Amino acid sequence: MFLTNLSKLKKLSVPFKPKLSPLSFLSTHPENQPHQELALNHQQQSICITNRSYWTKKIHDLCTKHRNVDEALRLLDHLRLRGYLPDSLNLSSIIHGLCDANRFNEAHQRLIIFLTSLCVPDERTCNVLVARLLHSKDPFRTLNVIHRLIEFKPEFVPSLINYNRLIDQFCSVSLPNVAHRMLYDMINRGHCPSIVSYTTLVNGYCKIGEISDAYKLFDEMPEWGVVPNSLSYSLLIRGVLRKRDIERGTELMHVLFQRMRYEEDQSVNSAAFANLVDCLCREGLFNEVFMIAEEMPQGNRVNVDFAYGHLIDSLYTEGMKKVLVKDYVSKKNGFPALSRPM
DNA sequence: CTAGGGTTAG
Repeated sequence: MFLTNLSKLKKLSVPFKPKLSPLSFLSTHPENQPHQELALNHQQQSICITNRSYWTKKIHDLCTKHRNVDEALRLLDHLRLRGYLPDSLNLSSIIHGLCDANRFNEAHQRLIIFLTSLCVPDERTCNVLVARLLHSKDPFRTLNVIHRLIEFKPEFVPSLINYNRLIDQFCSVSLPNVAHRMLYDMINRGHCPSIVSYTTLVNGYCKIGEISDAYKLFDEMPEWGVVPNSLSYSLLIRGVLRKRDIERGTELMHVLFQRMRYEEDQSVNSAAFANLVDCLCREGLFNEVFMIAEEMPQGNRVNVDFAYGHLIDSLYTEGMKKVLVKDYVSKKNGFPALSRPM
């Protein structure tokens, strides 16, 4: 024990030695300076704080090239004490740096701090920053930032895609009601919801079993000139089948295959087809799957290789699950495990 | 050549 601890100590003490050496303080070569001392660099002390482009680049380089946001923040604090007012470029560098380092809580917090010191970026930058904050998958926090942005910049309108991503994130934490409010928010701020907005919400309600709310959305879509696409139907079917409403599910399958016929976006058809096959397999409705495999009701609206590939894939995956469950149940009941051929 | 910068449903 002692020996190992001692040897650990010895090993640990080695890298610290050079730093403790008084000689290191004599070094004036910038490359020999540890990062922590950059803010106090003598050469930089003499650079005027009005040289904004110099400091902006410095802060940006610290956040990107050196991946050292903390040093950038320290430098910014230092400059602020000398009367420098951070601008939206500095703000942008810092927020991007924090997001790159996966420090999303700080990124949200820091953006609000910048706002309260009246550093408010332009519309485009606001949307770029919101887009980055959305990677945190913390919709409440990001929504709070959006509210603060609007507070300081009343004309700010989050982009349609940012709204849609926010809707998706509220749905994925099982809060489609909150997501639905986002839809009305975006309408109030002048957006026309897109098919992505509505399909996301349909899926959100289906995931928590609120099928009737999902249905209501199909009535609401035309008010905004939105036409449900094959993926919208496919996701609704998933919700309906999960409720074991086979009759309504098969009914909707016909609607889906009709809709596929005039779907312009082939990738939407592929996604809709894949989702349908997946949930049919998961629900054990193999007859329907075999019907699809034989009759191919999607015709040439889905790439044939993709369709067969996905059918085989889903059947195989579900089949393996069944085998595993069977194996588990038989073991549990005391049956000997399957003997393997030598 | 005035800095930099994100993109959704499955």
